[in-house]
Amino acid sequence: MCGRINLTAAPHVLAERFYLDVVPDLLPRYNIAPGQDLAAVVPNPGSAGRLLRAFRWGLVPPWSRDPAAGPKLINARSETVREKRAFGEAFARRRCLVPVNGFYEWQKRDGGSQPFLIRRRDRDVFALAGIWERWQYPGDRVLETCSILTTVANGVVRPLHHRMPVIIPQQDWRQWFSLDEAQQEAVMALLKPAPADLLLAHPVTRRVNSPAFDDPACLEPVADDRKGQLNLFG
DNA sequence: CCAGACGTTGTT
DNA sequence: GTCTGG
DNA sequence: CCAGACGTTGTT
DNA sequence: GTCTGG
Repeated sequence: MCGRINLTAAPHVLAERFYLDVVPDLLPRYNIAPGQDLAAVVPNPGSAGRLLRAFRWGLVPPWSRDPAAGPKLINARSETVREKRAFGEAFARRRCLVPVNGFYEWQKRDGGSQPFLIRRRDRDVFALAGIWERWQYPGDRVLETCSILTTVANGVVRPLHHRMPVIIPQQDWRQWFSLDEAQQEAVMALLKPAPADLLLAHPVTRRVNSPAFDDPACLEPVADDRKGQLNLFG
């Protein structure tokens, strides 16, 4: 699955890579947890470019009575997202890309969960497939939330976990944003595991387990007490 | 028809 | 809001 | 996802 | 054990 991400790319890099109409004002984040705001790229209806927006991670369907209640919909299975009532409308009309420099997966071990950072071999920023929703408070205020799509793990993630986030390569971003009914088959075809040779995984400090810990040490490889049982270093 | 759910993950 | 179950 | 709380009353 | 908060 995908329950923790980071985004460290400089604002001007994000603006250039994602064709943003405005250079965002963003601080690097090393440990973004569900319930917090993440940055998401959406088409800008007013131009050919795109916008970066803040969505709370954990989708709240528009018919939910209380956005604080209920399970946290932080992921949506790509295999079924189209047919689920909580996700169908968002998938049909409100897709986004979640820019990340990496995501974390946990391996269950005796004595606790060991976190691993998974990122591109070249450490460049990349994009996860997301959907978002809008929940109207009794007054004027609106809560905007999102969920990250998952698929089966590829060879890099499989030793850690059997699910991973869907990654949309840059050449497919336009297709991902296409809401045209005739394009839906092509959109569904994007929901597959990334090629294993795109990514590398390494263990990181268990301090990452706490969402309160959000600094560059989150990214640093640490010695693995079970190194040799895993072949994650390519 | 109305009532009630609406989700993923991991584990059993 | 929309679908499923009764 | 993991970490941390998990409760009421009355008083300051 | 289960829920909430981050």
